[in-house]
Amino acid sequence: MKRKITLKDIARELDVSISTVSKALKNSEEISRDTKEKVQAFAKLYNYRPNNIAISLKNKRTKNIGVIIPDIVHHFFTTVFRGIEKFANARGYNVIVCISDESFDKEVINMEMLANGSIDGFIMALSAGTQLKNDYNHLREVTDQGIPLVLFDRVTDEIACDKVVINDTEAAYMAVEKMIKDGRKRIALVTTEGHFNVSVKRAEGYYKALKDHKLPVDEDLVLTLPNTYDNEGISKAFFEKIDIDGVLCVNEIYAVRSIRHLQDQGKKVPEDVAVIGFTDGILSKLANPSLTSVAQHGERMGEMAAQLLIERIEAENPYEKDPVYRTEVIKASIVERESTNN
Amino acid sequence: MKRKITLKDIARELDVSISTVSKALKNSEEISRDTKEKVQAFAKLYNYRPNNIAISLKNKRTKNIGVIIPDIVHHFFTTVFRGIEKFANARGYNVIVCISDESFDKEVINMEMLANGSIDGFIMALSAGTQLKNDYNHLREVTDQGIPLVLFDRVTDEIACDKVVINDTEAAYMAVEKMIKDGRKRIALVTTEGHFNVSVKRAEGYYKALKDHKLPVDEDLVLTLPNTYDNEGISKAFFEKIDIDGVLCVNEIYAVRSIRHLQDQGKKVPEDVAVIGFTDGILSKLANPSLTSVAQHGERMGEMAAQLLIERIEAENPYEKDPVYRTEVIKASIVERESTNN
DNA sequence: TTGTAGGCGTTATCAC
DNA sequence: GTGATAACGCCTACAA
Repeated sequence: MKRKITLKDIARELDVSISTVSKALKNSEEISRDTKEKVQAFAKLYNYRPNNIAISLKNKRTKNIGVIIPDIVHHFFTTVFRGIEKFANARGYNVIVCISDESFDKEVINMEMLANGSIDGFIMALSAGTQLKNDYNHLREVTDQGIPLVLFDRVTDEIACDKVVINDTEAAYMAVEKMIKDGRKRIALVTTEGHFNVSVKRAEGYYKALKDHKLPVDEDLVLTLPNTYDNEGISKAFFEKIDIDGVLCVNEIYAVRSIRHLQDQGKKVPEDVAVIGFTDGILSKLANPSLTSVAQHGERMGEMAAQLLIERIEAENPYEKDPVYRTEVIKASIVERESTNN
Repeated sequence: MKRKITLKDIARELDVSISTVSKALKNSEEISRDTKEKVQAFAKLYNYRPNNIAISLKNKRTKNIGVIIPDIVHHFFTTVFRGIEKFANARGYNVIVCISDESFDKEVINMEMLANGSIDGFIMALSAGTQLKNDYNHLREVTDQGIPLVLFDRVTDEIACDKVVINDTEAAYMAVEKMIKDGRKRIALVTTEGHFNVSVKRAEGYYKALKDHKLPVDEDLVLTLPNTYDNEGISKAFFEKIDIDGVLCVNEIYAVRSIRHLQDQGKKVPEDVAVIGFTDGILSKLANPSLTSVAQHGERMGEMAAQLLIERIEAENPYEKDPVYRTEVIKASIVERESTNN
């Protein structure tokens, strides 16, 4: 087994000092041609690589980014993560991921674990538990320490930091408006319980579109699903007792399930009922009929978040008193497929 | 801004030595009650936390695990990752993820980046590029250095290390056998190009099941798709020119698309043609008809991989000459849904 | 041109 | 009981 070699090892073998080796490997002008060649050859032969940890300790820079997301099995978070990883990697950063599992406690524990030197900054989307509890002290502690933080998607006004969001309200508005322009009059909304700010914003867009187009708001057409796995019965019952010609769903899972419920009732999509979902993922593409969907451009969101974070990390003066924080808005777009008229 | 506090800071403030502080915080018997209380109170007040990096340098243990996977947007890898993260986190480890993007070069770069002290061990699935190139020197280098490595799913016999796989051949066999027992006689196979060992193994199971049940093997019924995104035209054409009553697909995307192709031709699933896919993900559940699928139990696979790795990392004697490496087989199971008779 | 010394933050050993 | 010292691996200002 070839153990990892250190500067000290090289110095001992070549009978020079550690600092000479260090300088020689950096091609310093101070060192003679001869010594440099000797050291570099030796280093190459034994495949010397500086120890990241030692460098981190010295520089107080880890080149690691901490990402805390509620869930990785959800397509949206996966794509955002992809964007983060891509951008970060290209800039020489590694990504440490923790899943909060929608739990406040796990979010706190994970943040504390990483905040003690393991990372240079955080990118995160708030867990459901945190939003419910409305407690952001763990975030504040991190920012107070001068650790850069970027929030995306599930953000809060309570914390001053860089943010990346999508124009949820507008996107929902556009989606509903599209259906209205296609002649739909009774449009339902399938959403989740309200502590997710994104759901709230999307609902806002839904209501606003109806009002702007002088359509009545009927609360019977709004289904708020609990955040559990087995809520399929609820949505099935919902669709059985309402009469609609359009649905907006806040994610693609609900949308695909809605299509199924409608088809089971003998209704045709899109002829009888149009369906639009959020999250333009694989489900949307492969559904039958394929799903018209609001693309959230998760990957771009992730890249943007990583960019904001790295800029902040590498800023000349990271500890200025009143930094100007940015909130970038990623514009959602509607991808038209078979579940609506086109 | 409250900067992070160190042992030195506490020592200076309380006018004691650094080592006294260190011991006091560890509740050492050597230190007097008084001093301990004083130090601990101060540390608590200023929210002292030891610096992870310094501890890593000292202990030569980072408590980080490196995970290198070809892709995170694929459901299977996502679930495996979930399992890894869960297990690792419970044991106090953090997970650093790199995406190789199916590229040999990225895989190599990422491994080198992490191998220089950033992690205590690797969990990985080989990229397509690596399997194609059949070059495993970067893995060998890592194991030669005594860094524990666990391969999962996409493994190779070239490297001696712990492995976690599923019984692909058997699973495919079972799936085909099920269709045969349901009276299907002309069963197609939709697979990917052969450098993925999993595809090869699944194909083996397919052929073996046909042979064991005395059904003729017809190569016209086997479609090998290139690993590109726009191979949909190819599969469409394939289904138009063959006459079948069953299909086995090596992933759920192909399976859902096959259903669609068949339906477009006016065929009914499962009445006219049965369809079984691999990867029991969200697509399988939400497809219409829902998809009978081979569940790979990715999360369990991830947990197992993490367990093997951590055991190896924490082993008494990590550098023994001839360790006995284990290969754990996760048993796949068939989840029956609407796309086959039941 | 090369080497010494100090420091990054922590811990462990040993001396006082 | 407490503190000085060395070490983990690297870097760099300064001395020789």
